[in-house]
Amino acid sequence: MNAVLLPTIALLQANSLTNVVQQEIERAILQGEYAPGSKLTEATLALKLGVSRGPVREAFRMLEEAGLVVMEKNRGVYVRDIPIEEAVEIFDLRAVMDELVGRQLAKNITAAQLKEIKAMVDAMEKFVKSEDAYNYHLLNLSFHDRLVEMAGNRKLNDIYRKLIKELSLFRRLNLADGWLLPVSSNEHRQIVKAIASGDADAAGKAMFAHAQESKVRTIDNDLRRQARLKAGLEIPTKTTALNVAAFTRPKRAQA
Amino acid sequence: MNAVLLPTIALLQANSLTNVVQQEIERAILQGEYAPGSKLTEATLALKLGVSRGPVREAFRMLEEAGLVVMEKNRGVYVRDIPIEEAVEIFDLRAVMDELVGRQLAKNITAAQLKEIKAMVDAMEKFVKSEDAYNYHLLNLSFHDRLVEMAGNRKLNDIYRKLIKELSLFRRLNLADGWLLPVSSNEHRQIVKAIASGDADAAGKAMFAHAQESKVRTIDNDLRRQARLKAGLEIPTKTTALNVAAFTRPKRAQA
DNA sequence: TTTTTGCAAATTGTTGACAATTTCGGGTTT
DNA sequence: AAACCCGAAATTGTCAACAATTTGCAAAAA
Repeated sequence: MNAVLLPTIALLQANSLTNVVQQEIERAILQGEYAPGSKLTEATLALKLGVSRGPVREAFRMLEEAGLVVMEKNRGVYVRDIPIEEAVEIFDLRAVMDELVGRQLAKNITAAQLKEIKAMVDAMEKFVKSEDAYNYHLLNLSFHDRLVEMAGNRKLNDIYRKLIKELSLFRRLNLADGWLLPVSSNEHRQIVKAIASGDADAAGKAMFAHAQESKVRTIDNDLRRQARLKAGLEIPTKTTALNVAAFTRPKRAQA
Repeated sequence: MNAVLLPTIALLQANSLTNVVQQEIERAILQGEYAPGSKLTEATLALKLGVSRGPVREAFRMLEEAGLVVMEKNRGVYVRDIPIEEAVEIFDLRAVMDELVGRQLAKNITAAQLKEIKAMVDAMEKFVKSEDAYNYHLLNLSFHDRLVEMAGNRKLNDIYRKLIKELSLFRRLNLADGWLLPVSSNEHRQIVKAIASGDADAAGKAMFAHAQESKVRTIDNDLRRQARLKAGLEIPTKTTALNVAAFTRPKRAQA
């Protein structure tokens, strides 16, 4: 028997073409290969993935329901662009979900799990010291994902992940706020400490506060960014290449 | 111009066949026309709705992502059956979302909105007195839906509604616990009072507690129901019609 | 110049056909 | 009887073709 073929067969038996296509498009969107606002053309994608348009359309429907794209009838499918208002809403939602996570973990976490998240915090601290904002960001995502997973509420986990995915479409999310990493890292220490102490209220509050801090930082970043953008746009009197692109863009976007 | 045709045209322009089909199937599922666990056959539905299988399949994908059906490759689509464990998870999630709703409303509710929800509580109280559990249930759903809507967080609203829809697939949800209606109604009064007072903490806690109470009541009902079921099944020695049905049922169900 | 009009091309919406898989029944064997 | 096998029927997965709509662009009109 072929040692490579067997898992391949199992994979094809479990995954329909639609599922494979859905995962591939989702991956591409989340990795930024298709920017928010950009158009996804059925035929092009079908050709690229070597399938017909049917599975692509079904995948689009799933992605639409997941909030990653918008389908405009007879006009096409666009990668969703999350406005700052929606990002804020997601942060508020996440805050109460994180609070629940903290409470649950304070009550139920095992020694092994505690050790695991402590190690993650340690590793993040190292990234702070080496000023490696990118890897800090990645590990930070894993850290929170793992916490939610450990809380043991699958529905919570599912929704949390969906929210994170949508949030990643909020472009203005600034990873380069390097000077705030120590603050964030400190909050992580407090979270772990509260969880370890078994104090549900404290752990919940620490998680909630941390999420709120992220929100505030994001809003700050966005305000600064918008100010910068506005200042930059007031200088040129003639239409610049960038502005032309803005006008040539499809008229109706974002539902 | 035709006064009837215009809205019809607008309707057809906005709704693709897939959307219409999706809404219709969802309606049928939520109203219990297709029970949890029952199979939805593409061709049958397509014929019934007068469309081809394509739109039906796309609608299935949306419903799958929404958690109302499960698609098993090469086997078909089944209305999802929510187990008690998942129902509990949803209740826990709902509790923290409701807490957020309470806090937001205590801070931001308008006089008109307050008047509106007071009227709803009054109306529910009347249903308690007339022991009309069914209409109480319906109004109770509207009441909570309205509260979430008033909180002004669209994302929260969307997810909340999805959770409610999934919860309605938890069959064992017993509406006939008539003797507990006064308790529930009382909690509503307290919620409104806390919101009116502008005390965010109190309103949040009242909402949270109310959700937790619903959870406990649901678990109690389920335990009683399962006990009754077990007691009933131990009497017959021969295979009953009900049991035969259970064995004839498709082997793999529920993901 | 600016706006409008009217095709042609591109893209999406829907359908029916064919391939692949599962289900169901009768008949056979144990 | 119970378990097993095997072919027909039903059902799902995928595709390609056709219809409907939008978009792009050049020519005509204001």
